[in-house]
Amino acid sequence: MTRDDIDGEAPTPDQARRQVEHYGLEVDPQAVLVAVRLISAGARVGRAAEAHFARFGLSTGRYRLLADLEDHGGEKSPSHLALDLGVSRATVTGLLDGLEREGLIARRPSTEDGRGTVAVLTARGAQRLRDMAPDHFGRLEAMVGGLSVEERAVFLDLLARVVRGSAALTAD
Amino acid sequence: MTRDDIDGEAPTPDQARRQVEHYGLEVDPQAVLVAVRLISAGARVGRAAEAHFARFGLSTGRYRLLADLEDHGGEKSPSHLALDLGVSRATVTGLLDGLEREGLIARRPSTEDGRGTVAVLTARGAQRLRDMAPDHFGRLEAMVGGLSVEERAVFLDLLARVVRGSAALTAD
DNA sequence: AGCACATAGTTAGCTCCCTAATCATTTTCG
DNA sequence: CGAAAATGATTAGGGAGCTAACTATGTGCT
Repeated sequence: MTRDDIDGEAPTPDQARRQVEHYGLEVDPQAVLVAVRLISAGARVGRAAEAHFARFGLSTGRYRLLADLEDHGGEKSPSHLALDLGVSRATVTGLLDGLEREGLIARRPSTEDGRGTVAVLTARGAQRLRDMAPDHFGRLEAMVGGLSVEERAVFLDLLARVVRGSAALTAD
Repeated sequence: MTRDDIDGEAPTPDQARRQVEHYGLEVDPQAVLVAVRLISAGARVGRAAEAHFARFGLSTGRYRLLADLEDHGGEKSPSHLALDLGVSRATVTGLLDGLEREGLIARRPSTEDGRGTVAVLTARGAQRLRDMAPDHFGRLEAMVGGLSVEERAVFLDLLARVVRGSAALTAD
C-alpha cells in the first residue's frame, strides 16, 4: 500500500473489493475496478487534453470542431457538426461563437435551407491548425508511445467494446 | 464508410490518416487514432457516468467523494480527499458544499489542526450509498461484461500505461 | 390552401471542475 | 521570540457541455 502510486492509479483493487464486499453483492470486483478506472482515467486524460489545447488558445471541443471542419472540406452545418462530434447543437453554437470571435471560422447562411447556417473554416483557422500540427501530433504519438503496434490494436478494440458497454450506465 | 457506426466510434482511422498526411508529418496514424479515441471515449463515458449518478441525486465527483469517505472509515480532511480523488481542493470544497446541503456529509473542525476541517459521512450519506449499491455496481459490471477476465486485465494494464503517457500532453 | 408537425439554430440557466487570489492558522528558522 | 514561509480551506470567476424553451423556416397531410 505504498504511497508512490502517485495517484492517477486510483482507485486500488483493494478499494474495489472492499466496496463490493461491504454491501454483500455478487459482483466481480475486477469488473468494477475496470469501470471505475476508466471513468477516472477518462476525466484525467480529458483534463490533460484541455491543458494541451489551451497552449494554442483552443479547447478540446473547439479543436475537434476545427479539425472536423477541415477534414470535411472546410464547410459544414452546425447540426451536422453536432452529430459528428457527438455533442449537442447548443454546444456547437457555443463552440462556433468562440471560434468566430477569434476569426478561425465564419458563419454564412445556407443557400439551400432558409433555416440553415454553414460554418466555414477561415484562412486563419486553417493556419492555426497548421501551426499546431507538429507539436500536437507529436504529443499524441508520445502519449501512446509506450504501447507496441499490437497493443495499440488490442487497446482500440477493448476501448470500443467498453464504450459500447457504457450504455449500461444510461439504459432505462 | 457506412453511416451505422452510430458515432461513438469517431474519429475513423481514415480521418486520422488524412490529418497526419495533410501536414506531411512522420507520425503513426494509428497512434494518433488511439490517442484521439481515448480522449473522445473519456468524454463520452464521463457523460454517461454523470447521467448515471444523477439518478441518485449525485454527480460523479460527489459519489466518488462519498465512496472514498466510507472506504476510509467515514472521516477525512478536504485536503486528503483532494489528493485521493485527484481533484483540486477548491473542487472538494464545492463537492462538500453540495453534499452538506443534502445532509450526506457534515463538516466539523479538526481537533488537531486549527486550520483544518474534517468531512464526516452522515447516516443519511451511508444510507444513500447503500440504497444505490445494487443498481450502481450492477451497471458497472454490465459495462465491462463484454470483456473476458483476461481481457479486463489487459485493458487495465494498457489503460494505466496510456494514462501515464498522457503526461506527454502537459509536459513542458 | 391551411394547419400540424418537424427541423435549424440560438438563448437561458444549470452543474462540473479548474486556476488564482484571499484569509487564517501552523511551522520553521534566524 | 518574532518574521517568513507553508498549509488548510474558501471565494471569485471562467469555460465546457447539458437540457429545455423559443424563433424561424420547411415539410407533409387533409
